[in-house]
Amino acid sequence: MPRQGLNTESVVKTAALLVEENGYESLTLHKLASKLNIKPASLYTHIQGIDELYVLLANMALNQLSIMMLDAAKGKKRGDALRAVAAAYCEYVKQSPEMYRIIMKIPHSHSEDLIKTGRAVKSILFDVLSQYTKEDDKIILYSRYYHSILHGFVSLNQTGFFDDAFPIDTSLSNIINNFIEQLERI
Amino acid sequence: MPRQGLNTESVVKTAALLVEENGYESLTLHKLASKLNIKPASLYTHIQGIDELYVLLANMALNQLSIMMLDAAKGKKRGDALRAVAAAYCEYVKQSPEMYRIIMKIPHSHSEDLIKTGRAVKSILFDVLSQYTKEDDKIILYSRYYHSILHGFVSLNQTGFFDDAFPIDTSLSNIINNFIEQLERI
DNA sequence: TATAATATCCTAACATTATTAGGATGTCAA
DNA sequence: TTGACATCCTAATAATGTTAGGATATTATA
Repeated sequence: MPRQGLNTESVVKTAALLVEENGYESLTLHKLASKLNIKPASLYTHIQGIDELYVLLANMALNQLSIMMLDAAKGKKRGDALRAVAAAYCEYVKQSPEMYRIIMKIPHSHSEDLIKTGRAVKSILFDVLSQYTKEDDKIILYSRYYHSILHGFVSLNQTGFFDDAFPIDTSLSNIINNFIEQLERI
Repeated sequence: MPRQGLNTESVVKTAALLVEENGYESLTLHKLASKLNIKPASLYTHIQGIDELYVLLANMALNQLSIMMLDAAKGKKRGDALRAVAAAYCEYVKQSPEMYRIIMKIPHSHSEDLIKTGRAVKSILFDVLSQYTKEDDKIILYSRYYHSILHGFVSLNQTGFFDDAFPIDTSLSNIINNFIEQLERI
């Protein structure tokens, strides 16, 4: 049995590939082990079990999303930042739809890491929206507003609530622009 | 073996109870059969399998939600209707959080019924928002906007994105009122 | 009413899954 | 080189969804 350089991170990365290939519902430890050329029982050297694996996947996904959001926001001001973050958010969901579903599947109460990564996302939104006001209450409020729009839209779209007859991308652009107009009136 | 008056509907209703009791991830055909005093294999008389069961649960949940939304909107105008629908939406999620998660878990492409019930929900939103404009494009746009806010907010809250330090209910009220103000400017 | 057809439920078996226990074999440091 | 540890294994188990085939209750029909 030749040793390979497996560790928790590489296991989770491979799991992420499988998740995007076939949907997260069809991820099994057997398939994951096969892809890694080991036996299912050997996975327990690197992860505690499938529940922890999902937590780790959720955290990886949320982290990737936050990086893309941060990148998009960097150096941009107000509306431009909001449009760029929205575009990055959509891009992530388009590129990793199943990982995005896992983000929403795992309650943050299950993991300290998840809470921390969630805070990173909120911090990005906070920084962008703090360009509109100095009042923390309002910044939080508009962060929640904006975050709700983004998640709500992509999630409803993913589940199939939106009819393709009306263009999806245009709708979100219009919504974000509307939201921005509203902020300009603060 | 005494026959009981089981049918697909009663089986799904019982499944819904179990789903709310212990979370939808822990629903099994064994537990469902136990609650119904039959053996797991006998469930297949009433449902095709666990996948179909989830589709039926999603449809039941979405239907219940749509009824509450319709009830809330009935006889109300514009902002009042939007606030009432939002309250009803939240009430449903508070009362049946696990069923709400199932709504978002099952893609509508899996079932013609789901597409139909989804249309019922959209139709309610369409009717409410048609009080603000006669242009279908705009009605659709603002329906998506409003729907995204509602789903996004309750869903992010469910997953644990929102810090309890800032009051949750107040946030949504403020967001809805902001949205309404915006509509008044059309 | 008797009987045929059907529906409901059963037992038994199976494949798949996650998981644990305990053992073998690499890897690395003293 | 040897001992400690990490990695991976085999084997077994419990839980799950599912199917096949049979028994029994219900309903329709003659």
